[in-house]
Amino acid sequence: MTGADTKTTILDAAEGLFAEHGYDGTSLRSVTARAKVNLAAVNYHFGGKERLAIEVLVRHVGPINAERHRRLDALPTRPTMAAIVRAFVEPVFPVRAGCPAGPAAPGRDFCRMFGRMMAEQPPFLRAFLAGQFRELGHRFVACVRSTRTGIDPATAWWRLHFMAGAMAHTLLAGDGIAHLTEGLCDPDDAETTVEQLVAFVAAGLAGPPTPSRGRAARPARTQKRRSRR
Amino acid sequence: MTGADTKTTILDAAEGLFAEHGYDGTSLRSVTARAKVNLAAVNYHFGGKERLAIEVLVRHVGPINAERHRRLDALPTRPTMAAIVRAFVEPVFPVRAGCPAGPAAPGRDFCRMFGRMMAEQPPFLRAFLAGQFRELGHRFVACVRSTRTGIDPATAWWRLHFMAGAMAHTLLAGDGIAHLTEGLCDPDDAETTVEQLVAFVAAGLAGPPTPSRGRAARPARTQKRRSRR
DNA sequence: GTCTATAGGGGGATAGAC
DNA sequence: GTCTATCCCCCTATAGAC
Repeated sequence: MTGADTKTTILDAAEGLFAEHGYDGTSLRSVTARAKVNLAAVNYHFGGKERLAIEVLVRHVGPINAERHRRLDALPTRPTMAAIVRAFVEPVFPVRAGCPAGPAAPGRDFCRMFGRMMAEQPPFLRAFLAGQFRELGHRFVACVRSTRTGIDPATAWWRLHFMAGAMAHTLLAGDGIAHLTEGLCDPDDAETTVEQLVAFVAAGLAGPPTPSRGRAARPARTQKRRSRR
Repeated sequence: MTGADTKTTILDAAEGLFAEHGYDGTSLRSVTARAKVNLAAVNYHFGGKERLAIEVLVRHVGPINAERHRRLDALPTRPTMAAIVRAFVEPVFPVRAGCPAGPAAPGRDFCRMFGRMMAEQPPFLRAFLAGQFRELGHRFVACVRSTRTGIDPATAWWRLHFMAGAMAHTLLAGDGIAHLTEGLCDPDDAETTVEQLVAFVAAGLAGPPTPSRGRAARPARTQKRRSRR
């Protein structure tokens, strides 16, 4: 099975390069060079650059989301916000103890690549991402609403969105904070990073329902102009 | 001054294309085509693709950060978290009332472009971004710490980082939430978006200091391995 | 299955006429 | 200041020998 091994080699090489340079910034030539295989091998094994990117993602996203579902299943009927957030966050980071039994720990490369892909959202990935996260999103919203009566669905969705943003940014722009703080914050310390992220997001989720939620439902204020659209 | 007008035309065209396709995904040919100017004009006026991208950014980032500083100056000595967050968030979104006097309201294109650039962080931009945000970051951390005694600097920096992530993701992946929620959440409604973001971030910032902050300062636990590096 | 060679299309940058 | 024409690069994808 030399062929199967070639596939894995290519996937590993692509993962690192996509992480570093993004989708558009990565050439198949650089991938095959790093993998030490021939240029034509990518098209033979995957059928093109887009399919290669998708396969790099599914290799990790599948197990990660499976683990998330497993943790959501294991939640008590009235979970804490922190527990819910952990179910989403911990399977993604290369965490130390606590989830060692899970499927092959995603490497740092995948984390950065995933962050970039979330940001770039190449058109051919949108369908894939939507498919992977629609069900998970609904479960998340249901869990959040089960902990606190005052949160309407729209607010819960917004907060899921913000959580995803904080997470994606942490996965990909970690170097930035290390540089800005001159080492005070170390994104390579996965444990502390996760604790910080969980504390922040859990507090944000548990905040009071957004005042001006919905449309023309501001408490008391003279009619301002209803902007746009 | 026909020359100055050409420059602006190019900047506008580039802004839209960078927003839509990112830096790597945008060709100078597409820029000059949209701007209806000659291909050579970009190199004549800006000196290359990188310089063009930087100028597109500075055009908006400068005024936005100036406005942020102005709002931070106007903060009371013990401000609320929400007020601090507003000082950072509102100048970025195309907001309706409340900051109409500010410099030319940044359009949606710039918002998306900025989100992408924050995510991609092309190497030539890192120095620029660091320069633009170092001072602002320190002021932000100082403000946050002034509201609450228990927050150490590292935690404050982490939370600033998460805020930036939530904001960047909101700026660029707005379509995603509209699609996922089938219209329940509308990223084109800038007012509601800002209110949701401010409420979430303010609550996250005001959360209890992160338990496992710092390094080997976990309450009680056997020495675990000190990961990597 | 694996490789070489090449097709066929853009890409950024520049020289030099106007 | 503006344009045309061009240099020379790198890209993805594929055909066809081994």
